[in-house]
Amino acid sequence: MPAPAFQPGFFASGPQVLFEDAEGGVRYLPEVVPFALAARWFEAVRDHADWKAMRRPMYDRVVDVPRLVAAYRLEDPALPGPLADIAGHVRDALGEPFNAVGLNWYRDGRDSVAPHGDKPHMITPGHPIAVLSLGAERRMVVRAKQPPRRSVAIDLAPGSLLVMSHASQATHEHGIPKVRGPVGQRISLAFRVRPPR
DNA sequence: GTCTCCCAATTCAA
DNA sequence: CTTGAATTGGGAGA
Repeated sequence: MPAPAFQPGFFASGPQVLFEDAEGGVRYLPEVVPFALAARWFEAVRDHADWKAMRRPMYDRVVDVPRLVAAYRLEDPALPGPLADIAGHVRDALGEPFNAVGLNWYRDGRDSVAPHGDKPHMITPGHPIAVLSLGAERRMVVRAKQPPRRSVAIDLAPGSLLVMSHASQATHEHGIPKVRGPVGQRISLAFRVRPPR
């Protein structure tokens, strides 16, 4: 007999641990936000954030940074669109005192972010980073910086949270590789506890 | 001001 | 075919 389709956690898997460390490692939490709400948030954030297109020199040419970005301190009284509401949800979901958010808009499969770890000045020891995904699913790759450089891929569904420990930012890199073929638009919101300036 | 680190796209090798 | 290394240069942070 095949497993019954309604068995909880069989098809729609629950929280997933990509790897473990002393601070909780990297965890994927699907369906933290209901699908319909995530869809509304996607449109509102897309339409109201003040997106910036960056350019960067590369050899003898200047190239576009392959995504649009925006960033806010959560104490900003003029947070655009639903950002304050979203921040409240994420804070409540994890019980972390997030005070900053960085947004990335991946417009199609050519948009990406190179593997990287968050810089020490962006985060606070003991506090994780939480990446909320909205819009289309995109694959993230998390890779250890030290040999054997194990890498894990995770498809980030809308409404999910990827929670990465502070320690993991020193030991691992994460990135969104380019993909060929049609891909929908995705917006990520990376919540952090940043040190005061 | 000075130093260090990072990240873009393309090319090339395995 | 796929994956990874190497490459240059400007900007951000310490």
